Amino acid sequence: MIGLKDVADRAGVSASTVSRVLAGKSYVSDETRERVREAIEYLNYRPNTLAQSLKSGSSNTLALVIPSIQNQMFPHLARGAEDAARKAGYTLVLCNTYEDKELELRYIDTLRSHLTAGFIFGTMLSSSEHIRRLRQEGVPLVLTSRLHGDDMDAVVIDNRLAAYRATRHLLATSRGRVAIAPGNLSLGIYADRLEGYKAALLEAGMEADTDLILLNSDNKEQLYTDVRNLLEREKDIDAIFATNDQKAFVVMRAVHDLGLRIPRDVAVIGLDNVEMSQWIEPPLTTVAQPLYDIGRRAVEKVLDIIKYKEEHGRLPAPQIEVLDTELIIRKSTREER
Amino acid sequence: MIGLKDVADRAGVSASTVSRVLAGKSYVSDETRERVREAIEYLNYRPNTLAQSLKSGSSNTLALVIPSIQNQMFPHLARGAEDAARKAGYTLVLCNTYEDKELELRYIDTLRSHLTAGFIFGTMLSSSEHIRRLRQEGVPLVLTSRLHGDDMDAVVIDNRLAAYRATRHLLATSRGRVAIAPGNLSLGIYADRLEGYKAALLEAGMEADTDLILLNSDNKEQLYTDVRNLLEREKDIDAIFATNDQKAFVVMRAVHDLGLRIPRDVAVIGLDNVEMSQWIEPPLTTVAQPLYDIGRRAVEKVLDIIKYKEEHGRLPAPQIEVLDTELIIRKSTREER
DNA sequence: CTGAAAGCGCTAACAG
DNA sequence: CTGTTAGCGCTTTCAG
Repeated sequence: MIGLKDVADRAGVSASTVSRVLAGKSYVSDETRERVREAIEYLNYRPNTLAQSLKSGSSNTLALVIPSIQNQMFPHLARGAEDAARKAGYTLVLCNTYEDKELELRYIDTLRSHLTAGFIFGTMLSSSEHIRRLRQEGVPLVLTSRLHGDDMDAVVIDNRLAAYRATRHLLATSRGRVAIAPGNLSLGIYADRLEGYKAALLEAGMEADTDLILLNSDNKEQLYTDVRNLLEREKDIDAIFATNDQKAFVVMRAVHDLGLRIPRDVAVIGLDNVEMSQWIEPPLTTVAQPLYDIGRRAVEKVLDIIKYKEEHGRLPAPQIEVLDTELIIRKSTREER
Repeated sequence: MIGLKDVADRAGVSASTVSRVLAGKSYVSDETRERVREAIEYLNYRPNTLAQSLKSGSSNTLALVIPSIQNQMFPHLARGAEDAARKAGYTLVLCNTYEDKELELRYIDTLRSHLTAGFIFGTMLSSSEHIRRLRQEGVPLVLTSRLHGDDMDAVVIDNRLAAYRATRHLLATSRGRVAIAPGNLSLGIYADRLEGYKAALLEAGMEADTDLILLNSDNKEQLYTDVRNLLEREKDIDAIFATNDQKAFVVMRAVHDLGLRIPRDVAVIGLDNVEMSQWIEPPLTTVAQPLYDIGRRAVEKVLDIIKYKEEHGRLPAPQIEVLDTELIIRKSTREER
């Protein structure tokens, strides 16, 4: 590896001087600067950011920790985050945790000791103690998919409201009963979505029927058979709310395989508005999350936090930012009456 | 940050001793070891891997550089890579380049100077000069989606053969002509796939008709209108080969919107076998890539290369590993006669 | 304006 | 078995 010293030798100056022209902050005579520039050019020298970080105690790397790139929610979020990071001269790396706490811890450990400047957590894990501790230790971080109390920074949507909107649309366009595939309730956001569903039902003068709540909807195969069983058992169900688009795809497959038509026999609605939703048949009605913006804002937020910390020596008071959602009506639900 | 020195002080030993118990290689008396352990525990000390890397000139981080997590090909590949990395005690980070050479370069630069132990490139960029240079500079790396000469390690599929298989299946189940949406031909793998298509046609005594080759199929909206135009213009087309599953989804949408039935009026086949393929309606016939294995093998390969380099001081001779593909017949194509 | 020197946190001879 | 010392590549006073 070619280092500062090599450049210094070639330019006939000291290492400090090279460092100075690199930093561009202190004064260096134009002539010296030029000679150093040439040497850098000639040797194709690249500063070792590792050493820089070790010295400065900070870096230009941000980490986006997500459950899995398999979850189609994240491409857009990541894109927003990357764009914002790049704009600020930061590099963003992605880490998949598969909602495994051990893995999440391991990534945090590794990245932290690599002096990652900040973290964005897209994971939904219910236990957040380690994250809270991380924050207490002064590490800049922002949450995007979980929320446990208001003592941490976050950029989120109102999951309850989003689910309420989805359910209300279903209620307004159905005659029969409305079922729900809520997903793993131990993940806070799905519990919130179930709440929103119940609230909409209540408002319409109905009560949530436990039989219509498909737990275990995290496993796709399981969800598939559950939907089939449900629909065969309860003939008066004519709408299903899948608490995320990917579950909706599975639900649609099950409905279809039963010989039922979407939306005529059974309407299906999702939540997220992932890219695929518009390409499947029929195109999926869903409640859109502003995924790109969530990613973008989350990064802007950590960057603000980092800056604040540099100036004040401590993290700023936590703030939660709630972005809005929007019902996107496509063809998997009936027309509003 | 709490460091080696703090632990040493608390345990009443020198920093080297602490380092030694951490490394676990040299001899340390049981009693001292115990005291150090306690101090580490008490202070919740974590070694600074940055400093370790700076000192040792290596790290336990691997980078998987991909075009975009939006490309549904990568979740499985990444999973395979992560599993293999974890098993070996390495941490894997992901980087999205969006097939932008500048971005790719930037990631390489950043990660390299963070002493990333090895790279896996899932990007398909046609220009590989910078990658070649990287290899020449002694950086362990493996390619998975592009191939430019046999002077670099790679784990790939035979794209030509895969496309040949897809086309042959279409030919065996169609009466009319077979079109293709090849994607960006400047990306080598798509050029190969087009070749395979032509080879199958030739074998069947036909010649590739330029009119049936949908260039510009990289932009989804463009592809959508191109398919519609093509189908309206050429009434005798009854099968389309999309050179990857995601394009197939768009093709299916276009076919459907034209009021045509799949596969009765137009059969559609993809290539990759991404997870969604089985959930859409109708389930997509496709040629499967062993994505998980590609990821797994690629990591095992860099790890081998890293080991070889440690022992011999230089990279081993490059080797290309070709994994097999398999035709998965589902419902988007007709039954073989 | 520029060089010398110290040190970020850790490892690895080299003594003892 | 354990401490001392030097140094990885860079930045930053402090002199000059």
